[in-house]
Formats: sequence, structure tokens, C-alpha cells
Amino acid sequence: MTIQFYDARRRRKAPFEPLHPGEARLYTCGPTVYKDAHIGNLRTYIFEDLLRRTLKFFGLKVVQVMNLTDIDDKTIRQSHASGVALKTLTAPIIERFFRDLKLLNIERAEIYPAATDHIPEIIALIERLLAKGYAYQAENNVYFSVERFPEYGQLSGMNLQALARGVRIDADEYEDKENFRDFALWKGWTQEDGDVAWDSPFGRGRPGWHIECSAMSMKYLGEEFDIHTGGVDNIFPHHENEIAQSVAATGKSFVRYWLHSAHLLVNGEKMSKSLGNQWTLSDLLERGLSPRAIRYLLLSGHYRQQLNFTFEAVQAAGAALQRLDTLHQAASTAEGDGPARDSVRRIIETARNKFSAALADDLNISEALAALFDLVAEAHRIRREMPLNRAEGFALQNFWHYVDRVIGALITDEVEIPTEIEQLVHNRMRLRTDRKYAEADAIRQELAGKGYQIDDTNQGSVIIWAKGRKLVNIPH
RNA sequence: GGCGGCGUAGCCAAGCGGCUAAGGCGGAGGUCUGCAAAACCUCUAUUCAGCGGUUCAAUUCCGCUCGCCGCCUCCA
Repeated sequence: MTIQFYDARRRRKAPFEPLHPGEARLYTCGPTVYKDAHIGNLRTYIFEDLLRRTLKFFGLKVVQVMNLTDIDDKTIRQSHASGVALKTLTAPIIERFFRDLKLLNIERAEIYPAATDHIPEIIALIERLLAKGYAYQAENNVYFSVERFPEYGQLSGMNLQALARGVRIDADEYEDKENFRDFALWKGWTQEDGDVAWDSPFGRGRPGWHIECSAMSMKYLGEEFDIHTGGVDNIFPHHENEIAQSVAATGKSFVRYWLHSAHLLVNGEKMSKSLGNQWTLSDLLERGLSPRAIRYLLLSGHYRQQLNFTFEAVQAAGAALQRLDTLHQAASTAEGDGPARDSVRRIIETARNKFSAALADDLNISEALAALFDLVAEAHRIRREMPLNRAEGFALQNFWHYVDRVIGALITDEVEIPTEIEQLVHNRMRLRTDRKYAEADAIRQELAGKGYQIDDTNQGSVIIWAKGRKLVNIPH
């Protein structure tokens, strides 16, 4: 199947042709580790996870690099202000970042390089740019000269003339630049940097913002690689500058496909500090939202479309998952011998085809999910005529595992029910069979007191819930 | 001011030249059920922000208007 992605530079969808056949190399913009990720950051990471999982789904070997930006104005300022070493400041934030990824079932990238560990590579790249004449030193700073790079602005569609108009310039900060659009590759040490500084041929200082990504991506993925992603806000200036410095240094095209995720809105509004809606995952979990439903919600909208995050939407996502769970439950408790019916085989095949075709078309997850729900409806229709047999249940479960390689929210870990609880459930089942309803209800009360909700189904089985999460379906 | 995106049912959201405009949530009926719940079934947009144009044919292409949003030096 031909995968196609919307490439931001060409502004159209283009068939994905990896540079190295059978392998996709991607650089996904990761967190700046000065504070915990908010839900908008996480949306981008989920998009990148979807991309990665989809590439693997289509049989490609994936090498994903996600940078941890630990040198920037904010990390340095905080480090200096609190008198804490940079690494000491960022370590716990990085730890919580990985915890969030785990909670949202985001797959780990192959490499998580930190800027602070790549100073030599950064310096080498800057030297290359100086040698080729694309960069110049002024005082203790090294700048990239955008005027010497004629293709500048291709990605963002901005040209230097347009950029020159209507923008205020902080004259103090940029007075040593030849052109105010020039950006720093190396920043000479200033008082505010505290002890965040490295020696270099250009003097003591620290890297600029964009250069780390060029240095680290080239180190791990090669001077030219397949995919680079990030939030739309990175298009300009970050990615534009990355292209400029990378292409200028190597003469190669750098990145073949640029993919950007649209921003998340919260209750229809842009997230901002002043609105207090920059929720972290922890904030949401404290309010009782399930990470699984959050993942589903963040995943379910197309990545190039703004997504409005509301509690109601998380609720709706949870309900949608439940509909998918119900069929999975039915499949896993199916009984009876014999071969799978053709009708069951057929609906699975149809869903399989639609699912992968949708994903191959620029990660059209909404359409892919629709294929799943169509399957659910069809399966129930078939099930009503005659319950699923074991072969059919197995086929459906298989398919669930197959699509969950991409969705990452369908198959949940089996939860152990304490024997004591299971015993009570079975006792109650017997009492119900004996029509001793008062005693059965008493046990249900007792279980509710222990945090387990019991739902009877019309097949005689029961479903156990705890903390709003479906735990198990115990067959009669 | 420059560059770009979006406006599809109560809400979310696909489709982007031609079969009855996917799917989810919610809602309304129904089936099942000791109860409670869950689950399942059916229904829920004569129409795609508005107005023009191109075309045999437009939600899909073009233009204008209205509304919302993003970027324009360190915000994913």
C-alpha cells in the first residue's frame, strides 16, 4: 500500500518514499524541559506516536529521534534563579515526561538526545557554517546570515521582504546582527546564563535554539532523512531555520517530509497561562479522567485539524471506547466449536482494508476508526442471528490486536480480581440462579462498598467495574 | 500589514467534482431484564457559513462577504 503524507513544504500530499527502503527515519520535536507537558504538548506527542505506529504497521522499520531541549532561555533562567544546576532542574521534569508517555501508551522513541550532551556536534556544525561563509561572528555571538541562503522562507512561505515589515525589533538585543532576521547559532555568555556555558572556538557561551536539532538529527539519522515533525508553531522560525542551517552546511535537502500537528483548544479557547487552562496530564487524572479516554480523544481527530479538548469530549471518548470494548468482550467469551462463518470473515476483511487505506492516506484516523465501528455494528447483527463461536471470537480478538498496534487503547492489561471479590461474585451468581434476590442484592451492596460495581448482563454473565473502569466479564 | 488554516446535524468529526453526505457522543423510540444498570436494534443533516461563478454535475473548483483560529524570534 502506498502511504502518503501532507508535506508542509510542498503544501500537498505526496507518496511516502523512504530514503532507505524499508526504513523510516524521523525526528520528532520533543519537549523543552522547563515545566511539565500540558495537554497540548501531549497531543503532538500522540500524533507523533500515531505516525510512528502507522509506519510500523505498514512494515517499515522506524528510527525515531525525539530531542529533549534542555538548553533554552527558560531552563537557564530557572536554573540561575533557583541556584540549581541545569541538569538537576531538568531531570525530574524529564522523568515526569516519560511517566506521561507511559500513561498515554505512547511508544518510546529509539533515541532521546539532550542538547547538553551534544555540544561538540553543535560546535562542529557551526564551524562548518562559518567555513562555508553562511555564518559570521559578532562579538561573542555567531549568527546565521539568512541573506546568504537564498531559499530561506520556503517552508513557512514567508519572504524576507514581508518579514521585514510590521515587526517590532528589540534593538538592544540584536544590534550586532547584520540583518535582524539572522538567528543565533551560538550565544556568548552573559550574566543571566550563570554557569550554563561551554568553551568553544567562538568563545565561552551556549548554543542557539535551532542548531541543536540540526546537529542531533544529522548525527542519528544522517544529513538527509525522511520525516520531521512538530507543532505548527514550529514552522516559523524553528523549522525554517533548521532547514537553512542544515542545507547550508551539507548541501543536501535535509528533510523529505515535514509534518505538523495543529494546536489543541481547551473549551474552544487557546491555551494560555492567563486562562489557567494549560492542563497537565496529572491535572486531568486528578479530576478523574481516564488516561485511556484522553489518549483516544487526542488520537481521534485528524492531526492537521484543530482539536477542541473538553471534559465532555473525554466523556464521549470513554463511551466510544466502551462500545468497542463490548464487542471485544463478546469475542473473548465466545463459545462453541466449528469454523468461522464467512460473514464474520468478510466484515473483518472489509474493516482491515478500510482501516489501513485510511491510515495510509495521511493518517486519516477518523476514517480508520469509523471502519472499526462499522465492524462493530455488523458483528452485532451477525451475533443476533447466532452467537459468536470460538473461531469467530478468536478472529475478532486477533483483529483487535492487529488494529491496536496503531490505536494503542483497545487492549488493556488484564486486571487481577482479588479472589475474595471473585468468590463473592460467584456466590451472588448462585443466589440469583436460586432466585434469592434479596441476598444477591446485599452482596452487590457489599461489593459496591469495596469499590466494585457489578452489572448483570442478559447472557447471565456479570461485568465488574472499579473506579469507572471495566475490569472483567465473568461468564456464567 | 504579510503568510496560512478552518466554518458539515444538539456536540465531536470524515468526505473535497458524480452512487442514499462516514463514524462517535448525545437524544427519542424499541428489544432484553427479579431489580439497578449495561448491552443490542431502529430513528435522529432534502443538505454541507452566506452570496455569486465555472461545469452536464459542486459540500467538493474559483471569486467575494461574514465568522473563528494559527504563525510573523525561543509557545507543541
